[in-house]
Amino acid sequence: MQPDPHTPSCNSRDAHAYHEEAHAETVLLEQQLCFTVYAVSREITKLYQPLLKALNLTYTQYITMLVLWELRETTMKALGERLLLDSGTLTPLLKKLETQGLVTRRRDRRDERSLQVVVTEAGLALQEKARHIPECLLQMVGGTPEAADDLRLRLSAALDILRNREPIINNVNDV
Amino acid sequence: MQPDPHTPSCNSRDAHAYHEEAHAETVLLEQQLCFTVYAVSREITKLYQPLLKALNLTYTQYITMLVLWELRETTMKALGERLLLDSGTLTPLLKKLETQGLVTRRRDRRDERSLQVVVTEAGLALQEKARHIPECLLQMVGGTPEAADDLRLRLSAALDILRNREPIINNVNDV
DNA sequence: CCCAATTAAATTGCGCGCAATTAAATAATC
DNA sequence: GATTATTTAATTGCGCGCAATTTAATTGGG
Repeated sequence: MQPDPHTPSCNSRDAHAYHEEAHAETVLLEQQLCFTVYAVSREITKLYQPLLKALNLTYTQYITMLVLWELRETTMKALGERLLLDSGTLTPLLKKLETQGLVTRRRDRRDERSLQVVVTEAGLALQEKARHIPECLLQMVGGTPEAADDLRLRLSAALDILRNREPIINNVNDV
Repeated sequence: MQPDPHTPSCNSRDAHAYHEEAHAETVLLEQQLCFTVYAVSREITKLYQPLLKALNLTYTQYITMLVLWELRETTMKALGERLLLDSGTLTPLLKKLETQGLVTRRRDRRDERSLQVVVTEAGLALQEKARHIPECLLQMVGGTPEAADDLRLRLSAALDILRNREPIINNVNDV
């Protein structure tokens, strides 16, 4: 009993329960968790912008530097796993950071596939200027570290669920 | 002791309190609320993708259609206020939806500056196919509507703070 | 009525994100 | 040791997001 393969089913026995009342009902944007997360993420990035502009960094470049300030030296693969970004995003980004003199890029001699990324002296110097950004952000929104941490822990749990989703539901199509 | 004028200060009397312990300390990516929100947002979008692919919509096109399914007819300005997006994003997006036959675009005769956006029959028909997406998402992550709502309300409060940044401080926790 | 100010969309340019593909190096298998 | 499979980056292409600018229409004040 395979449904139209072009229309993925969510394969839920409970989906039935929703069907009746869902008919002709409107899904409100503001009641969607996804939209709220999406909107919050963009608003936070806008909040960062004036602070990061002083460092001549974008937000993505900034979080990349956060990892580099911590590790001093790493690989693109490790960076990607940490930032949840792939080479399609990181390759041009790291090249940009290299032209700005903040990092160096070179192949690992042990394994020529691997790209080593090392923060430069100028890159380390930038850490000093970035030091107060987290507390500045907190202050800009008027929140407490505790409230931010509480929200972050909840989102962090959600992120784990999103990322470690069981392969059982892996294929959306196979009912 | 005036700091570098090129480095915006967060202008806080309390910032002092952080200064001592922040010295030479590493800011961990995973402890940053901003990064968690950013990562969750992207993971959710990836979760949507297989479902939206069946409708031939991107996530941004989908939330635009959500508003249009609700209002049937609106303006770009109103859409932008609802979605928190500007014409730079919406103009090409709506043109795309128009070429797909889901909406029509025309100037308001009362005010030629305004662009009216109306959902077509084909656009309305698509709502049927999209009806189960929210419940599918919930099921994919194995969460309850209550847990999702709880998280959404907290983020929603955060979003209000981010957008209306008033000196009036609302605590994220007393929603 | 005229002119400046405001408003709404469109345009331009840049930097992501990410799917999909390619290329090269290494590992695994026989 | 040759062949195949896997791993790692780089590349390509597309669709956002958004700052900044431009264009056109409307409004408001004199």
